[in-house]
Amino acid sequence: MASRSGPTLNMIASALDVSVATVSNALSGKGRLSAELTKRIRDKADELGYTPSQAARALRTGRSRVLGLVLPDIANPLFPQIAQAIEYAASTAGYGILIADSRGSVAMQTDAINRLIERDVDGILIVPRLGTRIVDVGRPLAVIDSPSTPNSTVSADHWQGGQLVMEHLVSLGHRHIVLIGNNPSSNVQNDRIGGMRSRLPPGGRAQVLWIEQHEDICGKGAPLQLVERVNAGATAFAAVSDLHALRALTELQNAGIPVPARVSVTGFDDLAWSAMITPALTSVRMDVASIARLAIEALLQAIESDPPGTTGAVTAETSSVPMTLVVRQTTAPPFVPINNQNAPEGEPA
Amino acid sequence: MASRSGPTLNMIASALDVSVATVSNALSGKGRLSAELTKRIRDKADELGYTPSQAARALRTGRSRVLGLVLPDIANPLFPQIAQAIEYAASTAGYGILIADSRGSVAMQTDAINRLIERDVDGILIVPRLGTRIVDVGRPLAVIDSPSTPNSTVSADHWQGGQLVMEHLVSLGHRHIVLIGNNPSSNVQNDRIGGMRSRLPPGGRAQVLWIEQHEDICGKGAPLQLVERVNAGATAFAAVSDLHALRALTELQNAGIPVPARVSVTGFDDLAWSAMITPALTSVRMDVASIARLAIEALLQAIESDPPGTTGAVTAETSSVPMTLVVRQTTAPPFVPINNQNAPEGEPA
DNA sequence: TCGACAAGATTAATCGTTTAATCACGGTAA
DNA sequence: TTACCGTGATTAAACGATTAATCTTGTCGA
Repeated sequence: MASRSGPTLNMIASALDVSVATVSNALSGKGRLSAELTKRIRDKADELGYTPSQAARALRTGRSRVLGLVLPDIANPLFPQIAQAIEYAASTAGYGILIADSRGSVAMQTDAINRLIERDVDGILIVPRLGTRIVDVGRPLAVIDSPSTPNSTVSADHWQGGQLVMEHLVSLGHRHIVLIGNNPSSNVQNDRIGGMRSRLPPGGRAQVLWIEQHEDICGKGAPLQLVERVNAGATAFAAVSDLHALRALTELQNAGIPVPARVSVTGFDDLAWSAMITPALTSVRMDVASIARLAIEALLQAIESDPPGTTGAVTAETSSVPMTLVVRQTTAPPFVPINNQNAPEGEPA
Repeated sequence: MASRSGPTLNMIASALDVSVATVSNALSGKGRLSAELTKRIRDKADELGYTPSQAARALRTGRSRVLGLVLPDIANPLFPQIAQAIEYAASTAGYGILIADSRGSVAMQTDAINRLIERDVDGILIVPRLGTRIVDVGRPLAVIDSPSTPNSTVSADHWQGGQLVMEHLVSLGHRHIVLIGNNPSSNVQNDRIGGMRSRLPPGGRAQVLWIEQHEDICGKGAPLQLVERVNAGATAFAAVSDLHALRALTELQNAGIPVPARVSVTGFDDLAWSAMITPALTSVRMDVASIARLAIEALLQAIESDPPGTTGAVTAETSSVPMTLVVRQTTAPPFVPINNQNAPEGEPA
């Protein structure tokens, strides 16, 4: 029933004895109005603390000024950063962010999108789940994943980030490096690993350890057997995420292998705790704020360009944002034993 | 201009040659309708893929069926879990969740709330920032913090969680424990520490290490000097968050102190990576799903009980949800040297 | 046979904004 | 004097759903 949030255009109009249309025009700056009356109306609106009814506006204009944000799954520790950056960029542009969680399942991702559509969002931002093909949602859509994802709108330049890591390790003198990934079907992870590989100098060795494969064999949460890698000559572990870097770091520390004195470790994403651990983790940070801004800009452009039937993924001009290396304490030159030849490959008798 | 999201009541009505009111009644189950016609209308609606316009409904009924979620700041690693649980509980009840980030500042928390109100949310869920006094927002409000926060609606029973930790450590044989907190003005942290202390047996020792105070003196990110605590006889470190537990764990490991062989470490919140590190972290988990459900229930009750002017914080019957201890690998009986008296207090010459 | 009543459907008002179309009016040119 | 024009404001029609009030029929009892 009664649920007036506050003053309406009508109230302002009758208080000033003008018509609602006039008030509407005065506040929106459209139509032809005398400066004097415009000012009187604006003052009155401020005085009464007028805020337009989004519902009425949405009904009339057909735009809700709300965007939907679909996140892959909550396990993603980047969620907070992304959500925050997007909310900020959106609210600056006068848009709200409605969240929808896909609970990690691809089927639910579709449900999540439908829920958003039923709520009349003007557009959707999505960080897709591994290997998902995005369906046409009948609304402008911005995809944040990796540059090699088809239809990606904007993302960090994961490949270049990988190069940064490898260049850093190589310049320290590392030549035998283990790359730690989780799932080879992730575009992001593949880009990062590809970037790292691309900067491996001739004669360098880089093997990939895919955690999910390892766990399929050895069981969930099983040790990664990094010590054996160290014994085989690896001097650095470069993970595609701080999460995995942390797993590696603690496993090494627990085995009594000093980091970075004996081996180096690097991560990706510069998560909240990365600087807090001992030793502080060397990582690669993505410019979430820029990414969010670009994604929102591209989306809003698609939305605000007249034909409201616009559908499908949109594209930003700058579609990939450089990452930056954050060097901290887990990286150092490789350990060199007194005897230069430290069991590099074959077992010394 | 033109922006029909899809079929409207009107279209269904004219397709079936009945009035819109009839269609509305048929779909909502109100009014007096023949079963036959109701079915025909429902079928037609399904056939056309009708979804009601939220904007129109909101305008007419005065309820947007959207709730606002205000989170303290993004650094909170619990954000994902909370957001997910809340979104799930809300969407089950037919509500959407609009997020607002306060970027860690108290002033912005107010801004965030205002943005939500301007978007006509029906109610607000808030996880308040340290020591914030919640202003009256003119809308039903559910506060999720700690039971000792005034006006709290529902939360985990942090005190009881603390008791769980201490009981566990004590049963293992620990008597000299360092409690690690961040900021003494946090209700949550105080509850957890209070709970731990309350289960300390006679003769036991528990000192609190407040990280923020420590950093004010020694600088941000400075080592916590835990080794000295160990030398002074401490056999366990109980942190109020997995974040701090991780910090302690890596610092100890880095110093060559084996966990749990030499000292035990516990955390709180059971964050995503807690089970993945080596050794896996013993922690206390809160039942986020129940908390979210209770908070939403309380909020919806306030919203749906007729007087839409209802304002201020609401209260759930069950206002505190028990936590559960997750014992993993960082806790074990205290280290006992051959000589039973291991430099407990005084220095042996 | 008439009135009352219930069931089943319709009418019309309303929510608050936007916006195209219209109107009133004073000034200017013919 | 009259036609015309521009300025500044108003009118009124949407947008789509909800809902109280009303209308139409058919049935049943008196």
